[in-house]
Amino acid sequence: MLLEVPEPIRKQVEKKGGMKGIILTLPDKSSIENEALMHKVLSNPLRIRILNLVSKQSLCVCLIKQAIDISDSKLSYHLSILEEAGLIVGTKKQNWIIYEVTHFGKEHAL
Amino acid sequence: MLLEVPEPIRKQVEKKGGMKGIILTLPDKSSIENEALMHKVLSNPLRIRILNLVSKQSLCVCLIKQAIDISDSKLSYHLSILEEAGLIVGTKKQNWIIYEVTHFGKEHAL
DNA sequence: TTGTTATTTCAAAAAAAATTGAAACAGGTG
DNA sequence: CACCTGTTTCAATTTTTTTTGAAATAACAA
Repeated sequence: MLLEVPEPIRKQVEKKGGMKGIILTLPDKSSIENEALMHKVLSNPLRIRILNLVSKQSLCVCLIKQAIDISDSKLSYHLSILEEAGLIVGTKKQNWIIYEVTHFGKEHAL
Repeated sequence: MLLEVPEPIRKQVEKKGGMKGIILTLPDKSSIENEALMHKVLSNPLRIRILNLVSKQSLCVCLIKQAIDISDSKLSYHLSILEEAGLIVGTKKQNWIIYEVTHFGKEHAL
């Protein structure tokens, strides 16, 4: 039996070109995957906090650590995820690495 | 020794009221957690696809399933996460449950 | 050289999220 | 009643993410 569906829905769907027509209007796989990826990066409270902090003020890891109060390796892990996503970037200055928000990151912070 | 930091950073931080001053301007814990939670919900491609689909057209589970092509229980699992987040809502009509996007969900879809 | 600071990397363990398949349930129909 | 259909729930498993602590690295200072 060919998939029964509620009548009003059937009609609405028909008007939009059937399920195929509707499906055609959806974003394609890779743009959905990119969107999901960005949400994944921002799905952790620590990372949001770090991104917010760094977008208020570029900081060395040691000052970020002081503000966020987590272990070095944990901080480094989250910084690397933010950096890989292109939201922040770290550059070596003398003894320190200064992380700052990128243009792209600014759109997402706050 | 009291935490050495790069001199230019130290000065910029000083101008903003020190680390304490900067930290005070950050969103509070619970609003950050809420934000993270919403990103977590949208961090899965299947869920984004379902949300997009349902916001084009309210649909019964059986038609969503046809469009997305995953198992019943998997679909149900993701629907429940979207619903719990307030992005979609399912209401029983006769034999079927019709899911539709909420006002809140519309802001996030696409 | 030895030591020290700032930061990352790595492997192991722990925690969280997603998938699976079977079972349950509710509302109809024969 | 026995049987579908549409959908959810549950427990077990798998996969992914996060946390931990130790070790590595790089640069510089004694």
